[in-house]
Amino acid sequence: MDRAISVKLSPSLKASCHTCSLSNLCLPLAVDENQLDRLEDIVEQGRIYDRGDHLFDQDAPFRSCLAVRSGAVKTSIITENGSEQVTGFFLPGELVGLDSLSGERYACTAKALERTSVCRFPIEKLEELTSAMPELQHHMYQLMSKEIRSGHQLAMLLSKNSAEERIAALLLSLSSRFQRRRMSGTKFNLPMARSDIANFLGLAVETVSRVFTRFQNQGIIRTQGREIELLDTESLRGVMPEFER
Amino acid sequence: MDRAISVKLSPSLKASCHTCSLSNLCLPLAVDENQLDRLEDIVEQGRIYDRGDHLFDQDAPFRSCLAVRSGAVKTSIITENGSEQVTGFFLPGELVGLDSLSGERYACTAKALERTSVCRFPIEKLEELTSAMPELQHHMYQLMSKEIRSGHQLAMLLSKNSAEERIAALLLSLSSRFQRRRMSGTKFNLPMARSDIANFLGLAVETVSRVFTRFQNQGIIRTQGREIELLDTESLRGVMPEFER
DNA sequence: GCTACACGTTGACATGAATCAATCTGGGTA
DNA sequence: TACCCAGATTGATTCATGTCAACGTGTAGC
Repeated sequence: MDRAISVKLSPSLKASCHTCSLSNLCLPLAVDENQLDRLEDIVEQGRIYDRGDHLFDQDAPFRSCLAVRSGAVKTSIITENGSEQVTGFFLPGELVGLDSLSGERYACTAKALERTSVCRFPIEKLEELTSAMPELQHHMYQLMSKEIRSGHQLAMLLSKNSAEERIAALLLSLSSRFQRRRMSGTKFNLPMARSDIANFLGLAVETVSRVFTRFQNQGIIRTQGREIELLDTESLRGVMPEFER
Repeated sequence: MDRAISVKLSPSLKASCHTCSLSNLCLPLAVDENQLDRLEDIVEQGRIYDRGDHLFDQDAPFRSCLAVRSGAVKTSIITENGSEQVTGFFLPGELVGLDSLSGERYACTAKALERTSVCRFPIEKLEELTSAMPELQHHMYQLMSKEIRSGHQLAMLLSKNSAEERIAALLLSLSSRFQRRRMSGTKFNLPMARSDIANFLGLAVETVSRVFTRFQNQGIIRTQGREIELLDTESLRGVMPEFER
């Protein structure tokens, strides 16, 4: 059924944070080596999702936060009138579901953008654990406040910056997040469709497309479909000086 | 029980969450009556700020979260190039500074919009306490995830809604927050300037002004300066069906 | 009571991005 | 291989909102 990934899966259902290559990005980052077992004890590991699969659905009972292990995830909220708002993209090592921590139900829908595997942290157990481990609690606060701030950053982007600036900011954000995982920060595959980018950045698809070709003509980037190469990150940064995550 | 830091505080230095009229909105909400003392023990109470005073400054060492006791606060971030982005308005019972919980320094500047008093929760003590009191930790998670979601809500507003819709949403949000404090939800004073509204909603001041007069001409609201009366909340809701906080 | 200045309103005009419409492209599949 | 269809690109036009400019208005300080 599964191939390479199932090797990590099959031995036992228990996750192995100890050996996970993402442990320096994910929750284990905050946990002492010798306490890592306790985190492993609560993690439910490893379902694989195909592109388009829902990891969880808005308004479904909230059970757990997810850490992306491989692949990519987008979250979005759907309003009554059916319009969608993409609220975030999540890459390996990042935690999905923090916005739902307040209620009984998921505040958004999480969808796999490509073949994706995740670790699940059931919320009651996670809360218990953070109570018992102050460093982990601290880290949760950190992650959440970072999420709040990146929301502010996004709001700023949306309210003050042009289409070009928004897109430059997104590309640079993705770039640095790839780099963090020791992958190329200048050449990578966009995990999301143009329409997702457009939706996330509050633009029309056509505008995204036009900006991409404009950047390409200026020699700042090179794109073919979802492949993208940042040829001149300095110019990109010049377009949009700040964006962090 | 005495706090060395406080200079011009009210007669008793100790806050009295027990008797505070906002206890059902603020942190005490999550705390058992008989455990309330522990929360009171860590609160530093009661400096008064005048309009325009800074409660804390972006990049200053992060010390504490604030609960607004009376008055109103706006938070904003200033970018290198000097442009401001208002990130939130806070009314009595609401907690300011959650976005700074991740770092050494405040992520934004908090400014009193009118004469304002606050309670301060020093962060180390607060973290200790939330470790010891699971319900309080839970409540902190709730507050933070709510903040994340209201950021998403704002992003949606900014990227999908017209000037009229944004303003309607803000007015309704303020209305419901006044109501929560058992004040009129239809007639109140806007604590912030038009320019703050404009900045927050990603609009030009002129646009805000125009929308206000348009609403007024349609008989939906009545304004004079910062006084505002919502004459037809149904129409307002019709303009913008959803916004929560 | 007067002045001054920040704040708010109104109008005329410019423009960036949305919208509408047509066409292209590539990957999946029959 | 040929077809199909979602996704992506490109072009023409429209429109909401920004920008610039002028003018009210209220209030704090003298």
